[in-house]
Amino acid sequence: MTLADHAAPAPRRGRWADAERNRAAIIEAAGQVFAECGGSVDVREIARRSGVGMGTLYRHFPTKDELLTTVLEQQFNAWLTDAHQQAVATEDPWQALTGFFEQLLDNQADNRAVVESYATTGGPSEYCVQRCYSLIDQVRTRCVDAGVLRPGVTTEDLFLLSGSLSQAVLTTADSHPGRWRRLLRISLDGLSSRNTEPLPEPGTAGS
Amino acid sequence: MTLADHAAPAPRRGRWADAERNRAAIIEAAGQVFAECGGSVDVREIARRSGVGMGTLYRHFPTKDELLTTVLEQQFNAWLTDAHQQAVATEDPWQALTGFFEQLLDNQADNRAVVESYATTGGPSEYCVQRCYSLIDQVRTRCVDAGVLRPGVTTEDLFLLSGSLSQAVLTTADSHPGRWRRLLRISLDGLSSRNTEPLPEPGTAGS
Amino acid sequence: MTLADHAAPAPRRGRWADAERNRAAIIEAAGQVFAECGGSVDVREIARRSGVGMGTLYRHFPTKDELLTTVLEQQFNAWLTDAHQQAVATEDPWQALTGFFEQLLDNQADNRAVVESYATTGGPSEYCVQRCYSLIDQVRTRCVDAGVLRPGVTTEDLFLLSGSLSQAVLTTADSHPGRWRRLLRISLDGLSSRNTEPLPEPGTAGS
Amino acid sequence: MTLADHAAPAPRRGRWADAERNRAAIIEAAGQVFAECGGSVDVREIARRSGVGMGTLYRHFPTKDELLTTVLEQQFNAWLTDAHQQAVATEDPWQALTGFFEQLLDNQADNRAVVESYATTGGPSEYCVQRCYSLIDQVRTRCVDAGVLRPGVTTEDLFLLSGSLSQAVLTTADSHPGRWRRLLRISLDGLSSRNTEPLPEPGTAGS
DNA sequence: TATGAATGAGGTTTCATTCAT
DNA sequence: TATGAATGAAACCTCATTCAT
Repeated sequence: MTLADHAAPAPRRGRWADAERNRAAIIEAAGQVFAECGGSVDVREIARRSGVGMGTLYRHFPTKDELLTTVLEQQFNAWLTDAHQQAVATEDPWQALTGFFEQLLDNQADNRAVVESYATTGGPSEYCVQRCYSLIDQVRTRCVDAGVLRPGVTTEDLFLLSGSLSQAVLTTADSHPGRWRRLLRISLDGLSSRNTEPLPEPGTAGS
Repeated sequence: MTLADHAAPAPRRGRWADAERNRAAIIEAAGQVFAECGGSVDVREIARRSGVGMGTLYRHFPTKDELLTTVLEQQFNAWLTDAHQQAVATEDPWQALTGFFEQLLDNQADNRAVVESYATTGGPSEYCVQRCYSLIDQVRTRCVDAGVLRPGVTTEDLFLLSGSLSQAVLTTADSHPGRWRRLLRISLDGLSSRNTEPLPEPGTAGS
Repeated sequence: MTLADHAAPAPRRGRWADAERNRAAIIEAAGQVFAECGGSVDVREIARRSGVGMGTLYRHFPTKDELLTTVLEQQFNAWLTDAHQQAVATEDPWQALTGFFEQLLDNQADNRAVVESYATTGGPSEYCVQRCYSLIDQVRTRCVDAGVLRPGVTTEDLFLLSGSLSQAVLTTADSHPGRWRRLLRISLDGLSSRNTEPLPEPGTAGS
Repeated sequence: MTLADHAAPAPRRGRWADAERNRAAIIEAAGQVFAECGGSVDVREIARRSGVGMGTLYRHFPTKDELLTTVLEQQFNAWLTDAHQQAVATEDPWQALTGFFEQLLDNQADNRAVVESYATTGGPSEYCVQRCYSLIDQVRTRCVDAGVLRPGVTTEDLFLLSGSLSQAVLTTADSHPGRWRRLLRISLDGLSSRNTEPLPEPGTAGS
């Protein structure tokens, strides 16, 4: 480790550091911009805000779409981690479920691109969706085991609910922030084991 | 359900009949295209599908945005009318509420542009939103009078719920059509008067 | 004359009258519009102002350019007639020359299209140019005969002068109307027989 | 005379040199094209002739109009500089005045857009007009001091004359190049101090 | 014959992506 | 490696002209 110092490793480490810093800056800026303007913004706006040139941006992300995907994945993952930690730290299973949703949705407030992506792909990416399923399933299982969750409620239901409420969060972000909590409460009440009537079969289109 | 309902009140003299037919064709085609591809499609695709030239299209709608707005308004209005009729025709208030949502959401299935517009403008247009509020309020009042609606539930809550569920409808349109009905059922159960605990104050951000 | 009343001559005369009235209305409106907006206005504006449909307009003038030409010719001819009458009515040859120019230019004030046409074609039309030449020549001849015109001044010179001053008239129409009269005076003074030095040969580019 | 004079002050690092070269090329090409075809040419033609893509063109000039303005300003400035140098280099004040006009007009030959711009805006731009006034005033003052200029002639008169003669230059550019010199001679003779009669008051419309 | 809606080529402008420096 | 100018296909929109009624 003390050898091989004279070649180029120091500048190389410097370059690497720069590269990492740039990549982070791009993701940061892109996160903001996509959130504010949706997925159809001009890439230049992202380059401008991240303080890098177009070339640098395209070195890290060969396509606008790839950038969008990455950013969404990153953000979504972070939110997921937050929400999961919140849930793990909560003893009461129902409180854990509530907290999970609240944490997740609170973070998504005013992020247009996320809802867009929900609409088009069912979520940021397959990996993300899987992880989300997995984490939701943990919380759900705790609730099931505690007998507080309405029978028949699936992980898919809860996942879908989170996407659905994201829309509400976004819609009200500007005019009535926080109003979505009422919807969350309503939905959770509908999810409690107090409701015993079976849900419509998934895959059935009829009434 | 047919779109372009109030199109041709009186196919008058000259080529006016064509004009009305074209306008209807444009709205029809634009509805499809916007639904399939979102609001960022090429206007030419719409012109092509409606079988008119660019000039005709722009004669009727001086701007792409105006076209989008009009189409959304038309569609939303039609859906609203459908849903309202459904509600009016149903005797049981709770069934009316359920039917209203089902009808509304059923129509919105696989229309990307609507959700986009929800996210950006809070709905197709001010007029539409007002009408929607008004119709929802009628159904809500019936439920309140019958004592079947959870106390404190506002028209805004129900409107927000419809937008929120639209997202779910759209998300699952391709892979799991109809699954959103489970969410609807859950939400409605949370809205029933069986739930008596107060909802979070609107305008309050805390838990 | 009292016979042949029942056939179709009356409506036919009516159609003819309509046609003539329309043609006149179009020319009238086109005159205004071209004057105000230049030769690149939308033809619809002309149709709108003349109160006829596009079809009628194109029945009378198969081409926008033909309409422009006709209008310009008509106007220019009227101005020319005015100016000529003014000249004829004036006894003193030099006064006639002065008056001719003043009358001609006064009429051209704020008519953009005319100057444009000067720039592109050297005048409204060949016929008009010829007539203009002819009328100018009459005035010129009177001045020559009276010995008040600088020797060597040609009809072409005077024609060119009128076009040149048109530009000045137009330029100053809004901000300094009438200022062009100073230029006219200067030019006319340079045209008086007091100046005896020969003018540069036409067709020679050198100094 | 070369256009695009103050283009490349310091061909700096990177592709900036290209940028400057392109900017110059665009202005050069646009100058030609506007001159030949007037202000209504297709921008693509300019892009083609300057050898750059549309994007490059619009990077430098966000609007066609901005390009037109810039080009006109550049050209007019260059012509003005030429004419001024010509005047400064001439000892005899009257010769200086004569030379100034000749130089200015000679350059404007066959540039349609310039005359168009005269007609619509009273000149290329406010700055240009001011500079033109200033330079003309210098020449005028010399003539006044030498007592060779007709009393009462203002800078505005001379400016207006230059615009007026531009029209003549353009009109005759194709068919009778150089014939405008006769008009210039006539006007200048009318401007000489040999003519002592007062000019019509500016702002007065009467005879 | 008069009408004005329809046409579609062509104009201006934007933006994802590439590439010389 | 970072830069940002260059690219050009494609987007939006206009308008001279045609044509069914």
